[in-house]
Amino acid sequence: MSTELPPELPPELPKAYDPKAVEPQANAVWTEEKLFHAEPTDPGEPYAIVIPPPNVTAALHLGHALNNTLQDILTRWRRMAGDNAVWMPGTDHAGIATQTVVEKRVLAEEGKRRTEFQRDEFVAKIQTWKDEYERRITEQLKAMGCSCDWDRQAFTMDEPRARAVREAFFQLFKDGLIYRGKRLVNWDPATQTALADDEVEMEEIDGHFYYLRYPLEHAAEINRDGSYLFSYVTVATTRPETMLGDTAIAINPRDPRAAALRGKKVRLPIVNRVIPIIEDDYVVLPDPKSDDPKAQFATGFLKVTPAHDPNDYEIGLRHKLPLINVLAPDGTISDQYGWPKDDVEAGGAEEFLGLDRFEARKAVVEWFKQNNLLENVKPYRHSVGHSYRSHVPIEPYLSDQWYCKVTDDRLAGAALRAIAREQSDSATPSPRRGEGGGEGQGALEEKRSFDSTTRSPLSPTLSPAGRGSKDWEGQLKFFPARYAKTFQSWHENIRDWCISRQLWWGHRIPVWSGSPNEVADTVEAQLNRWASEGKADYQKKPFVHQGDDSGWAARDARGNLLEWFVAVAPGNTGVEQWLEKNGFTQDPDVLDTWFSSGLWPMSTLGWPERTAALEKWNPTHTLCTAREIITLWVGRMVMFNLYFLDRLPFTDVSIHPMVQDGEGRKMSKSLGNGVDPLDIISSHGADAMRFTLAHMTTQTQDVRMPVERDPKSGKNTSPKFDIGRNFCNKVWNAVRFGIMNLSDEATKRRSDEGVDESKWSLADRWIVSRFNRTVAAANEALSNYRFDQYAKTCYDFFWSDLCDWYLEAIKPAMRDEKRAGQTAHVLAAVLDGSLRLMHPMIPFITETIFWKLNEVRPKRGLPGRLECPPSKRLIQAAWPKVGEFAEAAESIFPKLQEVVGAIRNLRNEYKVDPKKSVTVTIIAPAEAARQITENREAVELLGVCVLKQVGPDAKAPAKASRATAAGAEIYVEGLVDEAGEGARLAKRRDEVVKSIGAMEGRVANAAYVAKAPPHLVKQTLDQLAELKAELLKLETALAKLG
RNA sequence: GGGCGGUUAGCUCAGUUGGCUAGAGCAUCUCGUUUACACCGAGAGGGUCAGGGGUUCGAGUCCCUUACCGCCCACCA
Repeated sequence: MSTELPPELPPELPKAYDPKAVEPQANAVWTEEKLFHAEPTDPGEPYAIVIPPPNVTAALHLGHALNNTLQDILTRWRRMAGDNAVWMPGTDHAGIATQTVVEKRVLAEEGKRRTEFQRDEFVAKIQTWKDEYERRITEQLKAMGCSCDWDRQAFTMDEPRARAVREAFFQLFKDGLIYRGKRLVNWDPATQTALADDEVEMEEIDGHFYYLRYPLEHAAEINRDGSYLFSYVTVATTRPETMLGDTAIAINPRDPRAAALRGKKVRLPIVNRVIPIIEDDYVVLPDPKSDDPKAQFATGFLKVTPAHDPNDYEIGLRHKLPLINVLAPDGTISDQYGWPKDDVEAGGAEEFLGLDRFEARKAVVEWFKQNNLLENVKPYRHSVGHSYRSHVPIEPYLSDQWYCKVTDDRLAGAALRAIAREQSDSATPSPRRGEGGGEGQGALEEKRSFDSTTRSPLSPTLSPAGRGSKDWEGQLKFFPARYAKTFQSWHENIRDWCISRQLWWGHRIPVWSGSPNEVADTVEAQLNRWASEGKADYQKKPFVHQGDDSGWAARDARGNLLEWFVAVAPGNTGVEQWLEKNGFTQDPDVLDTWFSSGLWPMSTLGWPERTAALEKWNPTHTLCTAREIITLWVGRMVMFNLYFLDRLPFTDVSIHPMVQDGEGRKMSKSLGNGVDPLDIISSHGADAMRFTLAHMTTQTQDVRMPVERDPKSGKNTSPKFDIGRNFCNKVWNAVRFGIMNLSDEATKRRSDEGVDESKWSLADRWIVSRFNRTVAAANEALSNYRFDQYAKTCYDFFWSDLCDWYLEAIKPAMRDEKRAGQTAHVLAAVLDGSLRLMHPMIPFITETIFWKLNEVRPKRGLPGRLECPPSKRLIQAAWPKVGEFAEAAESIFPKLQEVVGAIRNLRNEYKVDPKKSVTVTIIAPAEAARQITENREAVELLGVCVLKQVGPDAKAPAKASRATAAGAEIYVEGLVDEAGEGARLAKRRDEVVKSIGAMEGRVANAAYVAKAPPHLVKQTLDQLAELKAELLKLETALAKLG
């Protein structure tokens, strides 16, 4: 295991950070030493994340980069914190999507359609595509530094996952939760597959309302006196071509014409079918003045086409209407799928056969026109479901499909019970097992913040959700909490899930069907034997529609009620062979992609085997994903995991924003606004990309990333990544500075002594305390999945506190051998701690310079304040603990910063050469004066000045410009522009007067004094006094200027 | 139609239970290449917190309402 480092960094670090020189090296070490790998037997509390498996349709985009950055941050954080952390990687076969891209490519490159190949042959082509993209995706994740346990990489269609799918299907089948249904499905005629409701996208299109006249079989009276006779009814439709399948006309029973038409029939044009007029509340009454566009357009008569419209289907169920399907699966008019031949021929509808649905629409309208039955055509804009894959309009199509009865209480009901109660507006992060108490990292600050809010404290004793019994109830939490509602309402309104897809790429449905005849008894006896052995299970009434319409639905033209469906448990190839020998054939369809991904938190850990990994890491801890698949994916994982294992798949769901371009559009290939993570890694570095992505991961639902084309490379990029690159460069150079000062050579110049806090400067105490605050804030941010706050708190600490102030302040001390020893202790520890703190976010640069720090100064750490337990690799190093704070230093140092700020401000206003020192006099109360004097070196250095006089009795010099800061008067001598000084003082005076006015108003308000918290009132009064004092001095100064 | 986000500086975004003069990065302007860093340093300017109303001593923050942008669900007569 003691592999040595690949090429070391040069002794002298280059001035600019070059990610290309660092990233491959760190990655090589992590891989070589297997530092991403975890075993269930490893020490630490279990912490697992399963990757949302990217589709193998294409390489990863920026959204993936964001998603995986966050997961890696969590994984590395928990790993450093001592958890037994594992991140399970893998990819998804993405049935429809992948098959579609390969079909398109094959058509483009070979000019062949899928149907021109054998199934095996075509699946092999898809497999090749999958291999290519799985490889590329894996490379991308590795380039990003994702610390996935690559030994556990999975694919939704590989052997272990296939076994899980077979097992899950079989169990559900056996438990009566899978059934064959004849239903109207969302049919995509282009790809010829059924789509889930979620896969249908609504698009607004400009269509027409066609008003068609259907002659009555016998003219009807409308008035009692018989003065007016109906000879026809007019229906309004957007889909005239489906009239060939009409089986009724519906009218609202409240319609005044209903009575006259009761029991009447119409003769359907073209086909001459005689169909009844029925009454149904669903029909909208016509009303030209209504706000409802439907009422405006309606005629009061609705053509009912149960086989081609979901609502008509429902009406058909209510009125037991026949179903006549007039379309073929490719969307052409056909008499082969349920339209009786004699019916076609009766009216001479043959001429429409073979027409595409859109051609048929024109032809039907033309026919009505020719026969004077077209009453009107009006333009109508409405939304139409389109396939999310092929983008053609969806056809509601009657077909045989497999369904999973997710409406069962054991599935959707259980998922609903899993949602945390208080998810209405806030959530408490799940405790990590074993965390908490005084030992836990960040305990101090976390307790504080939790105590001061309405949140319940992290409870170290609460058992992990979902181990046995029903302790998973109410344990599923969403971040941000509002997404719990999305999850909830979906499950409340859930419909049974159509799990079969007419595809070749996917898990073939493990059901064999056949129609045993003379040997039925023998077959049944055999099947019953297998059923009792748990090897197979069967259903005998497959065509029976679920529900009270069974009698009606069973009246299928083919009436093949004896078909048997046999589900075979995994690993029983003998049974499968026997079935095939006896005339059974396997279902040609495959399972919906989400069926296998729904098992992901189980299947990646070895289920259905009760592996050690499964028992250790399932439930996993956090699922990190985008909101678009809360229902499609998260919901199904929850249902499956609860059903099969009686525990949650995860306790926390962290939903991150979607990345859009600068105009708020989705990034997509067709728009050309996508950004390739590898391009950013190449131009800015992986750490820079990760930092930027984490930094922009706020709680909103979308984040915008202005996209530009880099003129040099011609690739898309975004200026937003500069922030990450600049920050990495800053980190690099700060450590470079540190290393220069901590090297052997530097060490020789100073006394070798142990850490002695009593010798620390104010800046030392301040920066250590600030570091500890930062650790606490980072813990808080990460615990709440506030990646933006984590990034920002690190950024502010490192850049502002550490670089801008501390590193500048200690420069004199580092040159003074008496003091350099203590300062070096502090500097080394703070740098070390910072690297630990930021490693999850920017792993490459921190890991690499950590090695350098180890080389230059192996022993680091400030006992009790900032511990740095040694580690060869940063990825394995201990996460910082929150040490003690130094309240005094934290209150004094900012005052010095204010004083320095005031001096700098004056210097800048008078355009003093930055190198030139100025002379400063400060009039301040005794205590403040003492603090300034004690730290005069820092003030002088940072303000580039010499402090001439500091004290309550210091004399304001003549010809000096003046400012106030932290209650002190500051005079910079030699800045003589009197007119400018007068203007400046006047400006300040105006500000002060304005503030005084505001505060006096507040104080004069009796209600304010009575009702506002006392400390605020006191604060206002103090400030008022201060401002008044300042005003007095300002006026004196102005008077002097004349 | 139902639900949910968003609207804060030129741009991208923070702003935690209402409480100091509303912040950051980028961009702009001024000064500066001081031995960690010009992927830098010091400083400046820039906001009626979308509009209107309400609650409150006090509203960017809470409530109502309007407008616009976006997402999800439902709906193809």
